Amino acid sequence: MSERSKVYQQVLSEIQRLIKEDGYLPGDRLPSERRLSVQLDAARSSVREALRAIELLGIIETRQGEGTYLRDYQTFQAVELLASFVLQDSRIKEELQQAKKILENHVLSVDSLSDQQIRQLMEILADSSLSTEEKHHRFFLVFFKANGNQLLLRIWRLMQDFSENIEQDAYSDQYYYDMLKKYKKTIE
Amino acid sequence: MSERSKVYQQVLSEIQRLIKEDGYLPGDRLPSERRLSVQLDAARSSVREALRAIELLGIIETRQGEGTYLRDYQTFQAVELLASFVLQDSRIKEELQQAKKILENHVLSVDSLSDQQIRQLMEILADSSLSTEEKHHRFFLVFFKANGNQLLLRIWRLMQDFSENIEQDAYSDQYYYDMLKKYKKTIE
DNA sequence: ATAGTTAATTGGTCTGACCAGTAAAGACTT
DNA sequence: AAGTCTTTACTGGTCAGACCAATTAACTAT
Repeated sequence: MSERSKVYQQVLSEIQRLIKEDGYLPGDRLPSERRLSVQLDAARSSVREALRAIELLGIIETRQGEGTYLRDYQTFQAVELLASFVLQDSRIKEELQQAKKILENHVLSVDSLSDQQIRQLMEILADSSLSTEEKHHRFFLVFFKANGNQLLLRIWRLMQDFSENIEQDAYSDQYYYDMLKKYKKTIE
Repeated sequence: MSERSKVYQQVLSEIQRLIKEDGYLPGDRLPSERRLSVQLDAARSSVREALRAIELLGIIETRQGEGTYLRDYQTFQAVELLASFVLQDSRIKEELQQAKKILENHVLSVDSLSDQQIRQLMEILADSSLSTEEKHHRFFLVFFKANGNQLLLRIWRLMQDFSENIEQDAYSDQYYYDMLKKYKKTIE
């Protein structure tokens, strides 16, 4: 009846509490595994199970010989991890393509681009050494950076990675130029 | 120099590969820890570190005495934990909200809804027993289902789970009704 | 055939050991 | 006194084995 949680889960909560209450910040070093083991009255193996779990989530980072450090979460490692599971079994590749296009269409609707960005775009389109995939990627990368949402960019990149393993998805050259028309006046 | 990855990470890949290639489906039982240990030539503790990590992710489920089961990952247990760390950053919070809205806005633009779907939506909005979060969730769930893209739904759900750990999310009642106006003619 | 008992299997946890890097302390040289 | 080298201590990484707890499978007696 008692929903006794596992030790590693308790350790997880403890670590979470510890980080909050003791005010650990990204970059700080956490107590060593052995110390935590004593401190939390759990075997080192249990402590490790908890640590490995949140390491996988990208919350901490461990360096052998040095210690365990609280990480800067901006890297969105967890997103990548979740994606590896979520995107993987997306049997219907069209769904992935569609989802990707939603994001692309969104960033295309930025209000304005800087002169430099437009120049970048023109260069990309003119570069004949690039494959269509590369072209597509670089083209939209400019827009995603203009948009500024790091999370969005991360998700899009992952979608890009996963869809590359399938087939191409580029549009015709004309498509990209059409996209640019809208901003063209800015440079002429 | 060699970026030797840790054993538990190798085990992680192996398990992932195993799941893919051997065609495990949600509900299936994975090989036991001891068996995996032999099969992957790693200590049981290392296998456990990997299993515990993906258990936290909600990929698998373990029942003592029974075994380890692949589960249908609707419920990412890690979300709450992750959110408590990652969402301390206000920029990430905003990015998440924005990304979620992009998806929501997209599914709102379906061509038409069935009578039944419209009825569902009306009922949801009228149900005063629902919290604003619940209302928001159910409301859009109808649209996502109407859209049909499973991947999109899954991504949105994840984002939704995350943002439930924040406050502010719901719109005013009027917002939802306005959304419905567009389809109103269908039912009258 | 059924119920009850036993054995085998599975996850949960702990202990202790050893390796492999890193950092700190100490000893030595200049 | 400053710098260099060596040793020590500490930290994570990994392994082997043991025992407990819960479930399932096998077996046995009714």
